[in-house]
Amino acid sequence: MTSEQFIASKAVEAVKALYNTDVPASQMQVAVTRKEFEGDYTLVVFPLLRISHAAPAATGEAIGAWLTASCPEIAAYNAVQGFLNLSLSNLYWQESFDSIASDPDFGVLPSTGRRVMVEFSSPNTNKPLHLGHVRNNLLGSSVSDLLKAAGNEVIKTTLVNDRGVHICKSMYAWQKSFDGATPQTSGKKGDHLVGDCYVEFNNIYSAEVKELMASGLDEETAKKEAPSIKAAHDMLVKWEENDPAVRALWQMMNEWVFEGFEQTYKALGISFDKTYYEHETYLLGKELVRKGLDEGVFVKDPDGSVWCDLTADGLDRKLLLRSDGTSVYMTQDLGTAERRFAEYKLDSHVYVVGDEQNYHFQVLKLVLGKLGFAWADQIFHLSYGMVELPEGKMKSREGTVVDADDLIEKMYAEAKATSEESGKLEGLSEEEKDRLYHMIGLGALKYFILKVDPKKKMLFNPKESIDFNGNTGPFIQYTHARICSILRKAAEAGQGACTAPAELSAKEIRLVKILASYPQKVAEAAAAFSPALIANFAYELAKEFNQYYHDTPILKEPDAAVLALRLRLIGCIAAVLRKAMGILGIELPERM
RNA sequence: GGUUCCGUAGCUCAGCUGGAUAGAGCAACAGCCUUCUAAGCUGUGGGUCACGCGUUCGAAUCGCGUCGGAAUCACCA
Repeated sequence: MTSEQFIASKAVEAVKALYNTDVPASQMQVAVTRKEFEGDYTLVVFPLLRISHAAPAATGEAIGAWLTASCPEIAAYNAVQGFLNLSLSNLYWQESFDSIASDPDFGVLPSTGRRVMVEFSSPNTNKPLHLGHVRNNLLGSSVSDLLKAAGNEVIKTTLVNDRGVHICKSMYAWQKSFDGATPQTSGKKGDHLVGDCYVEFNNIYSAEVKELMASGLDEETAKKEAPSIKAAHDMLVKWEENDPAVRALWQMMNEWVFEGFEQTYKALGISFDKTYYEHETYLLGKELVRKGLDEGVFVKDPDGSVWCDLTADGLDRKLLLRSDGTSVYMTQDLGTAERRFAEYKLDSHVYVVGDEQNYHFQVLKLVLGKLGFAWADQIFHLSYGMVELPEGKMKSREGTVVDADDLIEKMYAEAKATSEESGKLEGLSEEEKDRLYHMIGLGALKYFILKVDPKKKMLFNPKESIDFNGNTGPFIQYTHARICSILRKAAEAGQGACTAPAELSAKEIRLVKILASYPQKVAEAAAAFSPALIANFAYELAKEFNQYYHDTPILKEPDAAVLALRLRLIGCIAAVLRKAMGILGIELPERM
């Protein structure tokens, strides 16, 4: 039970005793008291006036008096207008702190018994990952950990788009102008090499289109008749016919990309429990469409195409099978959803996909519902906003794409420079330093991206590097390193063994209050699929600690019992910071 | 045009299941390192919460409308 819930339950008792009326605890409004008022929590009494039939202040006064008289945990009260400010007893906070400190699983919520699949990343194999993918990956990975902390069993998955015209384009360009280059011979990461092929294809293609237009063709025809695009389409047909040469080339180039992606994932600390490949799943869903036709929820047009009419739901008609019987994106998604729910006995499925596909997922849910799947409303589209540059969207054609590998490298270099400047790392081996720079650089990047509400679009300015001061990952990492430093020194000096009781100060109670709110924060963040709430929590805790640190000496405290209490408290803060930041995929160093 | 989302300090963002005088960081300015790590702490300035109307004891938060921005509405994925 949280402190808010505790107060609410006591308020219910007070109202029952004073006014002989039952009010559900859920209707009690309890909030953390604003810092300019005395008290820990505030009960808003306005909603109770119709029960008390008295003025706001008088009602607050009456409830406050009852609570302090009847509950030993509630030590004092003051009523300001309709706000009843309550102070919990020192003993209450002491016990609260003890239970946090003694629970190694603090912040891990009891099991919900639910199994959730989270799909994220899902890249195309024709270009390297960029900043937009980084947001997707970090969100997906973090939400997975968040749902785990909230008591769910989580299966992380990704669907690699390894087939289609786009890959054929890269294949064609490679054959034509890359002279047999491989990642080994070119010294390029595989995904970058294939990305170069894709760019090269577009160069070839647009040159051809230009030429054809110069010879008198209109643009539309030129775009269709360009030899390179015809060759790419040809390759796709051959791929579908299982042509050995095309398949071999396709496999080789995909392998290059996978190896490249693997490196980037590793650098980001991303992993999956199950990887799907589109070449294995793109035919799924046709059976479902047939079933829908039989049941009359879909319709077939005279030309043979199959549609789902969603006009009654305020949407359009949606194509499910082309007139030639081939499937579209939606068909595949219907099929993979059905298969996953069946194979893994899922209770729900989260898709981490950009908000440009809101419509797609709206349709997916509706269609699955029409097909009669009870789990259709257990599908959640975690829709996140695009990452934009000051000039607007990233455009590969204009070369404004922020490459993931470059960015990671840059953050590492930045962390290294800052660390070397501060010169606090004496005694660490080169290997340890290297690990630390990576930890800090990545911490800055991950926090920068995860602290903003997923559904909002976010701005990234490549000219201003990601900050290491203020509300940042390194700030929290630094706070942790500070605490560790104190704990190290205490251990060396043999301090902190005293087990005599000691009282928490007002500032320490503030810290305990924040610590105690953590499980509730995890629950809220999981319900909202928002790691940003966890980031805000960690920042608030770190900031509060730093203030405490500045005006409260710990190792110099003469009273051994108080000193021991303080060490326990800061150890607890460090542990909770590790848990919270762990959900964001950010490691905290012991030194920096 | 339909649908959905967004608009809070110069900039980047919190706060949004209605509660007290709207908060942080960055940037600017002024302080604090012989004392547990200054990637820190303290202070100053900075706001018509896009605008209007409504709902009510109370609105940045809810509803309607207007303005501005984004996404989407393919026999693409």
